[in-house]
Amino acid sequence: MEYNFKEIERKWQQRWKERETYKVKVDPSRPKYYVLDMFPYPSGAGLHVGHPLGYIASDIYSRYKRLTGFNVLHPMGYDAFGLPAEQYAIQTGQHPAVTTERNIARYREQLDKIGFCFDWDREVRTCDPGYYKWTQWAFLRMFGSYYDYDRQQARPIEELIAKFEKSGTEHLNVACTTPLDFSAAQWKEMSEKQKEETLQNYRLAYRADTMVNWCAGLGTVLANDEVKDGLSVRGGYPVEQKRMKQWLLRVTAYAERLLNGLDNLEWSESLKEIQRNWIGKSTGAQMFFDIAGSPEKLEIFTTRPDTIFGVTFMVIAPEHAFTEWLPTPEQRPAVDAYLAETKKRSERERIAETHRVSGVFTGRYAVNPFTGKEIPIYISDYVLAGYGTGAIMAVPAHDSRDYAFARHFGLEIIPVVEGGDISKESYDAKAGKMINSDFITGLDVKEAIPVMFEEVEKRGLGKKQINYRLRDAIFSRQRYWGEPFPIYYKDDIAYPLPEEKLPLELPPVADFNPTEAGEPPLARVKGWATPEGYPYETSTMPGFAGSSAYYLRYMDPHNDRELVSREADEYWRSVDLYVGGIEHATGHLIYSRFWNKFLYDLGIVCEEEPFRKLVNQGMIQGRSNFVYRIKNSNTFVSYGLKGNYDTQEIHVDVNIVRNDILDLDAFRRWSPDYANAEFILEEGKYICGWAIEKMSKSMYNVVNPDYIVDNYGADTLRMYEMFLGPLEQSKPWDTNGIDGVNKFLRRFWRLFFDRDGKPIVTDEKATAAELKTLHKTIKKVREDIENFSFNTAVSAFMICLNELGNCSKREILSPLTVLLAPFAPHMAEELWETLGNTTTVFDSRMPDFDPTLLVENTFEYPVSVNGRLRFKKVLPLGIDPKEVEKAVLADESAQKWTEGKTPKKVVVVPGKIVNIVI
RNA sequence: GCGGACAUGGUGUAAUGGUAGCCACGUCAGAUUUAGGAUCUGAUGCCGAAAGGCGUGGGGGUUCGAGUCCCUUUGUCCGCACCA
Repeated sequence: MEYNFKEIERKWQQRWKERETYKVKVDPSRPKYYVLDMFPYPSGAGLHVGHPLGYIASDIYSRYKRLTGFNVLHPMGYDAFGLPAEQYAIQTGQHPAVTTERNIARYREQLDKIGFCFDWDREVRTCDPGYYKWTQWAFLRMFGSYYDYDRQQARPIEELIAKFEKSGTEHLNVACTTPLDFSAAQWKEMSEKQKEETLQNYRLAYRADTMVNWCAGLGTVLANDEVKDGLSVRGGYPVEQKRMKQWLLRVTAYAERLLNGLDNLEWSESLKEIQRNWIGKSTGAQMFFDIAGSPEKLEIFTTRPDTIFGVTFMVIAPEHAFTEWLPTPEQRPAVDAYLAETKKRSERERIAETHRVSGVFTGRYAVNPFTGKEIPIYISDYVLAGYGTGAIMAVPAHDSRDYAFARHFGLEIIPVVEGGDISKESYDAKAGKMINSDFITGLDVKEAIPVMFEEVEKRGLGKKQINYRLRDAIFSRQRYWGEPFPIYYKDDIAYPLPEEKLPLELPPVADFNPTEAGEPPLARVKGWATPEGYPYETSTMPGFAGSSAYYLRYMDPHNDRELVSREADEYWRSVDLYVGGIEHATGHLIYSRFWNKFLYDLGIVCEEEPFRKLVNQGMIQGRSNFVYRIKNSNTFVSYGLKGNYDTQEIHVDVNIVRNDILDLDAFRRWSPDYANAEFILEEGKYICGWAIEKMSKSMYNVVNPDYIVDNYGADTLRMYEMFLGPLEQSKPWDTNGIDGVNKFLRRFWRLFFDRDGKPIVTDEKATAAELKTLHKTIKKVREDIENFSFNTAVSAFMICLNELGNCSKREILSPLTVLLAPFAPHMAEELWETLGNTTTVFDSRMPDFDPTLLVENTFEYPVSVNGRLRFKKVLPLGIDPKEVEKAVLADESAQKWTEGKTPKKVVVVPGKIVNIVI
């Protein structure tokens, strides 16, 4: 009987369900292991073969860990709030809850076919009120907290209020939007509204009037990680900067901890580097420059205080507060014209015209505190309002942007670091000897910087300062399909809903359309207010809200009193292995770490970092096929002959192409346009061209996992996805190679059964060679799984089978079945049962290898002469290198290759090689 | 511009500094079969009839020995980007 995967897979998926094989409980008697996949957003398109790649890898690892004695938590759920469902609702009028439910059902069906060991009893959905209750709850806790830099943790806002009452802002060292200065008496005199506005300056979740990324196309604001090149990541609509009142999370308070925490994580260096860049820490100096004829001082931030003697002008951002009063009356009209012009330019234009130099002179001068020289102050949009103080000291000799500006406006350029030629371009060096720099002349840049830090502080010009590129996360979206804020307003003061009122459920609406003005759908809901009639916040939370702490909820998903119980949290602690795409590097993976650190500060969770080890699976790309139509005809010419004609390249569905050979009849059926297509063949075949592209419907290169499961089985799909290449690497899907792993599984099956389906496993004793093959494979496969090198593990199985021939001995096949179980669980279960076992294969243990079986007695030394391999010499292992040398030189092959000369040198690497130099 | 990763047959890839190309796909040949998108066997980096030579993007270095380490250069991909 042939391997009937359909029947076997159905049977075992059914049994696993009935027996609750994958149900996990807290079990202090066993070590735990938590394997997590980034949960999917259930889109309407369903899964393609790329989506399960990471799930398969984590499933193999989970099963492996279970087989080595761990109590493995491996849950799955859905990130179900979000824009696509809402966009779909706008187009079709179907409620997002309905389409989401339908998409989830489809996802589940597809996932189930692949045979994952998820504990579905722990499923979470971010759009479920029982789930988002805890998202809202965490938000309330952030609203009720501030960040104390001295204690390096979040604290209840009540402590801050008590402090204000006692001593105002004296000696305050806390995270805030803008530094404030008031006394206890002043605090007490404030109205309730003023007090609340003041507190918003400190809360970890706060409302502020800030510049935000406004996307009119989506009718909502977006976080920085949701915008790329001035366009929304979703949909690609233009994004502009707009001042709006928004909710934000004070992620910046945790910048230093988010940065330092990376050091102890087992994440790829590249991912850590992305996060480090995103946080963007830079150490520099804050400095105050006097302004000629004014008591005001201009505050700037610089990382290069050593170049102070090269400062020849100052630049402030167009949004800088000084633009209101600084310009002289003569310059006022020019300044106003410039400010109006920059305001008109969209963010996209600014990005596109990065190197266009523009600016205007204010007519005023600052004083270089070290030289006493007066230097002009300019306004230019190359200085960003949002970074540092929105003002810079310009050193044209050593900064390319300052250089371009100086050249454009004919400003002085003074070199202060030796080595560059500043006649054509700036010399942006971070090393070299200082020149033209008074008391630091002659020092190296690296020595000069700390000297200047000290000097700046000594002279009272400013102090050392650390800046981050990271911004607070904009937390409101003017959309419907998200978590409502548990906030209501009274006299425009925001009040938190009491925790016992949670969840605040999303009300039904009929019209999902956003408005260009930014009026959210909830604003049109009658009665969207507390029972007393106070209106609720009408925006909703962004996509990352629900995904920020979902890994905690899996630990204790049915608990309606706590986010996670202490018992569950202390047992499962944090995610040991997290598998997912790198695209979340600056979004979810930052927010989650922030969220978790906040909960850690509050004592809700016991681990500060949520994801100990993280593996980024690569993207599966599509492999597109092309046909070549002769222009203005319905004749298609084969790939090799297309050069002879004027052709047009057309994507063709990869599912009607095999090994790049087109199925002509299927092609004629594919589209009515091609029903009468004619072909010019080569060697009787139509060969298609191909290219690697993104897997997408429009390229006709989407391969559905259902199709693979139906035709080859889930076990083949699982093994083939792993066999494609290293997990972390992006690679194209090519169904052509799948026969290799399918053949392997069928051959393995035939070791257990004859043609008639009769079991043929014997109790005959295994030979030494068979045992050696078995143990070599066990060693290799186990090491490969530990190293996430699943592709080479699959190869190891194939090599094993090639070496075993047709060995049907229980002594060999029984451990091999267990070893194979993580990869091909359905087949392994069936064969395990065939071997007479009554329990599931996953209740047994991974076989250990016997190192004594792998010891070699002899070694075939490769012998090279002058670095070139010439012959081999078999010698006993472990003999003295001198003996090896003697034996090799005595060999007649050595005589031949050395032509009888006495070697200058003989290098013997025991167990490796012998090299003779003549 | 800054930062990171990568470069090996027709294809996917494999190689603790030690016989480059394991394992597969594809291709070719053979066996078996009414038939094959089945099964089995063999060949398959390039040049060469062979002996042999040449081969891991290019150039250089360290080493008895380099795909692997170092320098340099080219190309591809990714991240950030007027961040002072």
